[in-house]
Amino acid sequence: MLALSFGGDGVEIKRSVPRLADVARLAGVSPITASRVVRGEGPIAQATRQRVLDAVQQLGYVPNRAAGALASSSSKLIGVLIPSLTNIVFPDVLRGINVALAASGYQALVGVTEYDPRIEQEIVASLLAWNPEALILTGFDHTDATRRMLDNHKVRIAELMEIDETPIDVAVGLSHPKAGLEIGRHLIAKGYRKFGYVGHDWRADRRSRLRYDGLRAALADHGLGIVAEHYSEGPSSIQKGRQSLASLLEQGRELDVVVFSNDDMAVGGYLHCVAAGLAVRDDLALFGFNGLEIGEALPHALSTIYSDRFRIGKIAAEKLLEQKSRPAEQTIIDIGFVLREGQTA
Amino acid sequence: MLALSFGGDGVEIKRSVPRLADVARLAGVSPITASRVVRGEGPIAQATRQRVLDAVQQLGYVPNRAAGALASSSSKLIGVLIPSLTNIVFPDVLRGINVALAASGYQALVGVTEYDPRIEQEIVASLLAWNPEALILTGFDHTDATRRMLDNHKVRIAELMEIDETPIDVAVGLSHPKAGLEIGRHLIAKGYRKFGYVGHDWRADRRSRLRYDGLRAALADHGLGIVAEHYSEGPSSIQKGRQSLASLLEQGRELDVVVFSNDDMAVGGYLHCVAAGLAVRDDLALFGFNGLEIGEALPHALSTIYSDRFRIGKIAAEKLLEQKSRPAEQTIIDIGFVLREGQTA
DNA sequence: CCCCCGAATGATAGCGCTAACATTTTCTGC
DNA sequence: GCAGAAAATGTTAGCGCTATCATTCGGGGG
Repeated sequence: MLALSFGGDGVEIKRSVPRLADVARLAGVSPITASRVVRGEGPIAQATRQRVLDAVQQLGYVPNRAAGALASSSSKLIGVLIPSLTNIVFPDVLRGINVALAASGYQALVGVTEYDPRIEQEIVASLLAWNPEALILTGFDHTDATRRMLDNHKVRIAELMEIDETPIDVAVGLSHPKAGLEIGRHLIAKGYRKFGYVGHDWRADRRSRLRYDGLRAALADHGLGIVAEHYSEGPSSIQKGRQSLASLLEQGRELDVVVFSNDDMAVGGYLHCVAAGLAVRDDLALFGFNGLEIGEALPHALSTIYSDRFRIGKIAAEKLLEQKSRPAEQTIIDIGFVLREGQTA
Repeated sequence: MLALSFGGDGVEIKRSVPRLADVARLAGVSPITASRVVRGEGPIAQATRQRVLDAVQQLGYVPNRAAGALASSSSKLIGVLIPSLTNIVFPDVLRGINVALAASGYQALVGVTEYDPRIEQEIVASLLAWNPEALILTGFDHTDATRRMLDNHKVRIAELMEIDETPIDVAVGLSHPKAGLEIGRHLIAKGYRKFGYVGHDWRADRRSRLRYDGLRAALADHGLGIVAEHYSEGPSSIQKGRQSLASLLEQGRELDVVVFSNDDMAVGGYLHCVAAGLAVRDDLALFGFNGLEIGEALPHALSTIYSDRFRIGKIAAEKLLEQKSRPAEQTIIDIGFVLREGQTA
């Protein structure tokens, strides 16, 4: 507990936390000068700067950002909304955002929407209350109320992962329909004809739906279709992939390749094949999406599409920091994807 | 853009964002009454409440939390510092924290320390500047300056994952030395005698070091030791586990079991065995730590120790919210662990 | 020696909200 | 119908900082 004395009346008032005024008094300058030193602003004489910094050190002064934010109406906060922490993809995005922000002294205020636009709406409201300089959302699926709030506040907005609609401000991601199309074309070129599909909850993951549509479009171009499908409830997981492939195969349709909604599911499928004694690729080919590390490490590297989630986050954050006010023009940044032919398809 | 008129001079001033005063004026009440309605505080007549809420709705009012935080010196923010987003364990913890916080309207301010106490120190400083009501740290390894700051501010502190030192306020986690000991005892009881160890960067992950020490203690009790070890640089990963086991076996020492620093590494080791044609358990037994989903899904379920990261986060957040001021007594919450005997050891 | 200019510093007035203490209104019970 | 309590609302005064607009100061040119 620090003891600072105030006034000349000899009474000593104990305060636990020193304020800027205390720093200024100790350094023998006005509060505003101390403020400038702390913020590294304006022309300050070297000697003054040093005295203030010494005072800061001596008192262990930590600025009150709430007061700063109120006075300057700018917060150095960025609101981030991600659908889920269960899916490894989003921590990756978060990591990218974090790297970009940390470099410039910004702080991320994180909320998790559970893929629910109404939860997103609530979180947007509570994040806007902190006057963030930007908001990073996932996807294009927002409630009308959310759109209205974002319109009122004119903070910069990034919408991540997808690029197939017109963003509010900036979109960073990749084209999921195109990715699905690419999967279909690749597999057709490799000679596969009897397609199965294993997916997880679509209400949750709109983007896997877009890939599915792309895949179907590619098949339709060659007069093909998906012969058998199986969906599991809730978020994707290795276990669900394993069980789902088992269920799919029980349907008894003849298949030469199964496309999975993502790598988690596909890895599960792979493990089912191993357990069931199926020769991967020869008996049954498998294809995923995401390019997770686990897929690469499997005895047969998983064929999949790699997307650079880290870069999506990083580029989005960098783009937002470039300019404080929302520009008139929307920007779409396509970070692309890479089809990684492994040994499973 | 909203247009609100002020004063009676007929001049219309355009403001983009309505304030509490605007809400109050529209509802015909004083600002403080509007404030109380918005915060759901104090006794308010039903009719008044409704009028204020209507005004909020009509104006699209979003409270300014910076102002609120300043006036009330309480922020409904919780600072969270985690070492890494690369290791799946920490998003799990974050998820637990988030679930507990979301339920009570708190917001998490997240920082990533990269396992570096000096980065932790910087982040603590910048988080404290927001006047959080609590801080959630990982582990006990803090700089002196960090400890001083935490001391000055008297916010509530949780230190997660470990419980083998005296915490500043609350510790939630499990005993890593004990976990290591348990692994050793289990494997000895199963008849294993020739122990290998595969680890990753210790400077980064202090806790895997503690488990290692526990393991050695268990072995020493039976006059045994670790015959061969291999360490990889940087964070743990499946690929590194795979390569490390290969390197370890190249040393040529006879081994009947290899303990891995965690499940990522152990899964890599498993995949190496599959690729190298080694019979898991009969030729070489494997043991991990964490209890990740992927371990369970392998053709041979990985023998490992399961720790409930989600619960660590959730319980820590709940505990901190229980009481606002730091109690005199420290609390240690042992969430324990479960040894899961799979098919690899 | 004075004027002017840029560098350095300061005084004043809020930012938008809420704590703390009134004050007014509405119920009770008798 | 009235004291007394409780419910409902309002007044005042900041929270700690920074934007804005002065003011002071030193020194080089005329």
